[in-house]
Amino acid sequence: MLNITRKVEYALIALRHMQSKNDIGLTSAKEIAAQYGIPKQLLAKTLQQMSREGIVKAVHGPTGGYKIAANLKKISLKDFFEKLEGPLGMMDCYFDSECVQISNCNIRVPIQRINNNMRDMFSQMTLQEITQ
Amino acid sequence: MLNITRKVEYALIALRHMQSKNDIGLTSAKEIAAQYGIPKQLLAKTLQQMSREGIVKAVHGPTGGYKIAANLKKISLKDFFEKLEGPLGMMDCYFDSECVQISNCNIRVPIQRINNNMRDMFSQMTLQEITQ
DNA sequence: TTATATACGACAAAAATTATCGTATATAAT
DNA sequence: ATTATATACGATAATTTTTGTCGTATATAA
Repeated sequence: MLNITRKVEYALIALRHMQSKNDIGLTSAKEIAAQYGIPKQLLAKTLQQMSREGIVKAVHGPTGGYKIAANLKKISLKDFFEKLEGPLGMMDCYFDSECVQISNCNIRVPIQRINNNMRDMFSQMTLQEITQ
Repeated sequence: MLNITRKVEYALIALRHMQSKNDIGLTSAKEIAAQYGIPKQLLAKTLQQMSREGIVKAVHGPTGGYKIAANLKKISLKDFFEKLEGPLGMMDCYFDSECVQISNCNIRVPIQRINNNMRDMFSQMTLQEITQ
């Protein structure tokens, strides 16, 4: 319960790996997959997604790869999680509001409160703190 | 990502429902299931688990049911979650230490830090705050 | 004795997650 | 030009987790 996904885990590993190179040069999905024993294709897709989100920059062709493109100090963990996995909450009703039970749900308000706490917490942590 | 389970959700609903009765009388799984549109058997199992954990007390037989047995002010949300769902962390490696990759995992330390933050947060909230 | 409630292991269904496949495109090197 | 290697990405498959059900046993009020 309350786990992050492999996708996010792989993304963090990749970012940290790239950052350890001091933003110099490119890193291929292959290199990271091999070093950390991660499925290459899945990692590649995750890097592609981060590329679309502007977190990394992709370079095609042989000798190509990825490099960090954003200022990780300016991306909160909350934003990062939501870029990769969508809305961040303990229960979907926080966003959906489509719950059939909503009329007699008796824990909606307290759940919202916890959600806000959690979102606050992850808003106050930056990607940089994880990958530095 | 970072969702709680239905089991925990149902447990919270049940506790809040029972508490709204001011700890007077018993409440059957059937009653709660009907009122909130919850699968009865699953709810029953959850109540049974809470009974084993001493959170509620069960009474057999017709006119039987459950009532709150513990002081909810003294049970943190972290303890509650862990009673129902086991160790609370964003990644299993926080507890397992059985991860094959552990030797070259580069995000273990920062992940532990986030985990600790999360556990602290839920340690500071009580069940009472949710169900009152 | 009957009806109704809890107790619980085993099993089944459904959903979400994780991983792979196939194909297309870009580009450096030969 | 051709080749080799990298990213791009939709579709699909495999796996795992979550969610729900079944069957049977036990307790107890009426």
